[in-house]
Amino acid sequence: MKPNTSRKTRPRPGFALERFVPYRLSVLTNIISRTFGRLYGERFGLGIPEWRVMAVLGRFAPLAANDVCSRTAMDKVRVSRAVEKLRRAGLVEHAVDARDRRRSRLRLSAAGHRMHDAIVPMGLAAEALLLDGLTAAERRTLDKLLDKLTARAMAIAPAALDPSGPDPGDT
Amino acid sequence: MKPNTSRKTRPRPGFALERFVPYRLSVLTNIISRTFGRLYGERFGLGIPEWRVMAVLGRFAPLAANDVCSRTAMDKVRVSRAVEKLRRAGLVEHAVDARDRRRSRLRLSAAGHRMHDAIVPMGLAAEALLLDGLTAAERRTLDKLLDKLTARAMAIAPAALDPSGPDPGDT
DNA sequence: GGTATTTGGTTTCATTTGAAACTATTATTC
DNA sequence: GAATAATAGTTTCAAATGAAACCAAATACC
Repeated sequence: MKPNTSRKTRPRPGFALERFVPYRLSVLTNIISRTFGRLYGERFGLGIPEWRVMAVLGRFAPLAANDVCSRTAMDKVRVSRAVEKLRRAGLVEHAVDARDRRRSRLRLSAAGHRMHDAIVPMGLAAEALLLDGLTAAERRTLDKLLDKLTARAMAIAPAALDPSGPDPGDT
Repeated sequence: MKPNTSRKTRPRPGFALERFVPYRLSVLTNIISRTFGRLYGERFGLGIPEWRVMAVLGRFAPLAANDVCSRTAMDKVRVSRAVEKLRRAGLVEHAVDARDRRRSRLRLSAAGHRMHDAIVPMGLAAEALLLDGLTAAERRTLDKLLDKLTARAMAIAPAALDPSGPDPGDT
């Protein structure tokens, strides 16, 4: 089965990582995440988790941390830490829900709103730049593909992976 | 449980994170990475970095760590650590290039080849499952989109982010 | 009422990660 | 042919991450 043990780097017929969709998605996403993360980080001192929290609070407020979790697709630990950072930076205000004192009521502060409104156009511009070379049809397909693939991936995932899952570790 | 968009939570016109392409890509990729990572991890005790190294070594061998970096789009630290794990597991053999004694010559061991050949069909099956609901046209567009967007993202990235960059820290 | 269970959120701990520093070898320059 | 720069790869250190433990408040159950 191996008559040709050559000295040089022989490309074997087998498996082509560079065509493997999960790999390619990962590479693409990592490049984008680093680029955008640096964008937010350099000019605003925010990481991606913080930016996501600000994004949803800028649109829906007030929210409980829990709602932020579902809307940002981040787990509660990340949300908790991001909120804490934003609070210390004076960008987010935290209050306790009067009806259910476990729940928090999070909203952007005035400074938070100003920063939010400054970041959003930047993000949208960067997104536009990214999508620049795509035809209108390709954009539509991209949109559809993202929805389809995400739904599909969530269906495939062994359910324990679902971040909105029932906190299986908690006693 | 009804979605808590009742009284106070007013959706404002502003920015819709849930439509933002970088965000959606990140969510999709995270789900897939965790699913695949768990797949490899549970049955073979490998993480994604290790699996990637095995994948390229299964196809091109021998490679220097450097070549693995470029082919897997991982930085040298990750590659170094993944190779070390694989060596300890007896899946990868490490030799020194005679012509340039800094360079390594990495290849799969016999056991590594067996594991590689066992994993590949599993990965391909999972990929097929993921792409299951897509039409042939959508698949073609996906393929094109991944290439286009990756090229675009690399072009946009401030160059310092390029993982194949000139090791700016190393003085 | 009182106890058990669930839920919202934080903290702890071990692992992963990457930037920068470091070692060893080769290439360059004078 | 030293001195210097560049390259391959490893190690160190600090930050990010997530699973599980944890605390506090609210519900369910009796």
